[in-house]
Amino acid sequence: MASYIQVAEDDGEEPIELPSEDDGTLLLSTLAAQFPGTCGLKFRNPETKAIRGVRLCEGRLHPPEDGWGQNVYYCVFPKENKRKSDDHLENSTAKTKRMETKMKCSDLIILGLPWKTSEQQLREYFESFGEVLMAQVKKDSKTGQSKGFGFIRFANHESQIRVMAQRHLIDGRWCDVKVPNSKGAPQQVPCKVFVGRCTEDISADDLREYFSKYGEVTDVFIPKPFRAFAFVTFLDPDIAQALCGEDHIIKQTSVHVSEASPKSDYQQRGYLNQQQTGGVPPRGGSGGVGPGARGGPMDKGGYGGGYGPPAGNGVHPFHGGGGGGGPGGSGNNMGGMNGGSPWNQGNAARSSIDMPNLQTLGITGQAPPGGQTGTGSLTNSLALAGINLGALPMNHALVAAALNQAGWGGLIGNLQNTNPNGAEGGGPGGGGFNQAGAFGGGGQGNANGPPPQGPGGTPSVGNFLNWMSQAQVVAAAAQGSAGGPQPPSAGPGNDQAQGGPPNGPPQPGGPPIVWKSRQDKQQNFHSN
DNA sequence: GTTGAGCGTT
Repeated sequence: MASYIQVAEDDGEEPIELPSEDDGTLLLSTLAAQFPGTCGLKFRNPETKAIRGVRLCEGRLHPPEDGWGQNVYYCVFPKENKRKSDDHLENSTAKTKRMETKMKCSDLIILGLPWKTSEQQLREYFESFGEVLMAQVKKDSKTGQSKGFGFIRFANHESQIRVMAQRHLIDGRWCDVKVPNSKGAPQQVPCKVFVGRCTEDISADDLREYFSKYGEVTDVFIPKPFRAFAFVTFLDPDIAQALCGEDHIIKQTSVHVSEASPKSDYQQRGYLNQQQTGGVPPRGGSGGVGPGARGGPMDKGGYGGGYGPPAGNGVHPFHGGGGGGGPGGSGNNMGGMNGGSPWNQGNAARSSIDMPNLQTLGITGQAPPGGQTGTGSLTNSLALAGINLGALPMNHALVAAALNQAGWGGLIGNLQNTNPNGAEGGGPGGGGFNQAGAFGGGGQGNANGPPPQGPGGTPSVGNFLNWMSQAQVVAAAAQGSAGGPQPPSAGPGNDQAQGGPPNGPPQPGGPPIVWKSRQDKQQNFHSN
């Protein structure tokens, strides 16, 4: 029951009707087949008269809440460094960084080609993503038989990034596209940024619209209830990185963009010495927090079900084993799977990785001004507990992560004699902070029990930790929709974060299939 | 004529 969506290249152009998939989404490849170079869709919202962007996630364009309707959608094309001139607060080093964004194309290897696919077919397939400079299918010199892989080179970097960010159904087989000899991790740099100092009137759409001018935004997440921050995920990690450290004005509010991962922290600690090039990014072991590890709703967490090689064994400092958590965690120990999965761009179960610097939340290690009493600030609460954040030689986010993961929440809760229930958990399952590297292991504290409320209505530390944890949990839950190439099958835990219908097998029709192996997968897609 | 992890005759 594919419906058709009206898409025009631009205002005034005649629309073309494009078929949607069974799940209601429109494949970017379908769109790009008619409008080469397109990177997204937008439409005019009849109610607000504003232009709205269409959600793009893993190569699928998702309909607006009330369906595609009769709207005419317009193509969005990559902006070639076209910048609007409203960035007064731009920081020049960041700008320089962005200018340095590497735009070089390299040859890409395509693995898993059907034996029958010709160079011409290969070229035609990839031309929908942009100009193809070279397409080769490697063949046996004697028989002329394809070896099942080939190479391709694009003229522009946007195309290359987009192509590497997803898998490709070519002639009935799912193929991987990678940089040759790159061990297969398509992305080495986080695509997600933390946006602090948000106000409540800044919507996800606002963020998406605003940041789309820098590059394709694949996901926006605003924790609910309101937490004064958001996460924005870009298709291009370079864009994300380049924006970090900048202030931006959105709806007359100055927001601050910073890294969603404390990568720089462990870099500075010299943990990255042996980082391989092109390898699996040294992400923390996605330990305690998040639906995967908590056994939470898998339909929110992306790849909680685990796909790809397990990496977290607790030995490698960057693959800190998934802790699974203590009493609060009840994890299924899938953290390591997520952490090491090649599909983990969305980072279904990242925990402290996403911790913002507390400063961006307006929480500093210094005493609050004005001599207010009973404000319930973190600082006050910690001071009550005899802990001074500012005195610790650490990044505040790390402190919070440590508190959270090492079970200090319980400790502080006890020190404060506040409700211990809300702070329990975490401890026994943790240990990753020290042992497995900066962010491995660790359980989700505060998972059980009512939110601890300090005496006299003063929010307690436990409450704060709970607050932070919840933010992380919901954040982690939402990250499943971000980026990340999608395995072709829709096993358990593979659904989209926005709560849409489960992705069936990528080809229409057929019952869900439990894949036993890659071979089985591919055989199921053989068209003949 | 078969195959399905890998890495490019020139």
